[in-house]
Amino acid sequence: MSLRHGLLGLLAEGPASGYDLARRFQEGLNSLWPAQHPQIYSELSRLASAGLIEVDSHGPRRRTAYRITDAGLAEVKRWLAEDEIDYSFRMEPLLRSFFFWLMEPEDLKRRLAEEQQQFAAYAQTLRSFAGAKDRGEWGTSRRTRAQRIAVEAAIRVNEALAEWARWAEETDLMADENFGRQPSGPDAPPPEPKE
Amino acid sequence: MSLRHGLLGLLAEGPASGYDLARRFQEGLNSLWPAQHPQIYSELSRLASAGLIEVDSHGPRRRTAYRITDAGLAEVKRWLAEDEIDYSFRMEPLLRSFFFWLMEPEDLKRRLAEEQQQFAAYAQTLRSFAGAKDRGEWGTSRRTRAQRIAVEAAIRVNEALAEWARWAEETDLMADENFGRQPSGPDAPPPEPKE
DNA sequence: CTTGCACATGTACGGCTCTACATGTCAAGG
DNA sequence: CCTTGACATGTAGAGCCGTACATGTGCAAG
Repeated sequence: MSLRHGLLGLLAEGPASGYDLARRFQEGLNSLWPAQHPQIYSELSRLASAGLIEVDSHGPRRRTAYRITDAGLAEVKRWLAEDEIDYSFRMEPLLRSFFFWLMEPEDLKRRLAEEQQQFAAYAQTLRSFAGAKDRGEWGTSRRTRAQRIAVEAAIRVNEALAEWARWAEETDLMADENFGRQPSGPDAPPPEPKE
Repeated sequence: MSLRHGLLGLLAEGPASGYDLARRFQEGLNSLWPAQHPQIYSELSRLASAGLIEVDSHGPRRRTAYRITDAGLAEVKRWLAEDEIDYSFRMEPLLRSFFFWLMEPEDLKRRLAEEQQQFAAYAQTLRSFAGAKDRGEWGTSRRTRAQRIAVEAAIRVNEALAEWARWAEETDLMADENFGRQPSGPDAPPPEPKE
């Protein structure tokens, strides 16, 4: 449901082709909502059938630009005002971390160092991107400033996770003198698993 | 691909039924990787056909517990050691924020306050959950400690976003004296959209 | 004893998303 | 002139995910 509204939101800025939109998703928006081009093209067709967008112009190389309709603009605003928000998220590295106890301490340490580096590097990339906005290189419209705020969210999430990976690596929670030998003592059973 | 390994990881702790696993995903793991029961049951069938898990026992009410096989354990460890990690994530509230410029300032302010509250509340919930682990109520095995680290990641992400929402609300980036009137001045065109 | 609730497992279907494949166009450089 | 590469758009198919629907069981309270 979100890609649909993401496309509408981008088209609210002005007409664009599927190729343009795919590029925008690839660049700044990729950190907020990854999307590949096949999905974008098919979604555009659906939006056009629904009357939320319409063909704006044709260009060279079969280029087809779309324009948002009044209905489309109303729809994206409705979406933004909606009360029901899905706060859930999925991140594979976090799921993995739930099972870190299955890894050898050395491998784990290496892995955490690597993840820390990855998160920090990505945050850095986004931050320099945001820096360009802060220097006003893209203007200071309300739109630009809103997008700067969105990028800030992605930056902060990545920074938080870089910090987390460092913390996880440095805390001695994982250094288990008994690793590989029998359990060090009586351990409470897992909370759920009965049977 | 990840649910598969998540289930294997949980079964590495010991035998469990689909119902048990659905419960665990619902509870602590829900913040890391949401999953509904239909998906879990069908994935279990697939894992069993693949020989990564096998039926451990039958109980009342058609209860069927599974046990991880050696092949399954090897597979989950392979997954954990894998180099290719997908660092992407999707979060609807963040995508929305990219389009905040389409909202009325007042609605936006209200929205940000609400989001700040939601993120903070969820972080709080997870933190009290983690507190139980910290007090050793569930033992201090390597497994428990690893899971504590995983929960910490979710906590930090939510705290970071609560902070972000507060920052976004307080910064006057959104307070636009010109909202509703014509643009305040020449604005650079969007970076991408040619045409 | 019966009623309700938590337990326990599934099917069906539709929508979302990704990878791989396929096709053709225009511009620039050699 | 020919080749390369960026432009531009799609189809096919498979897998993942969520909602809704469906079914039956054991236990405990009244």
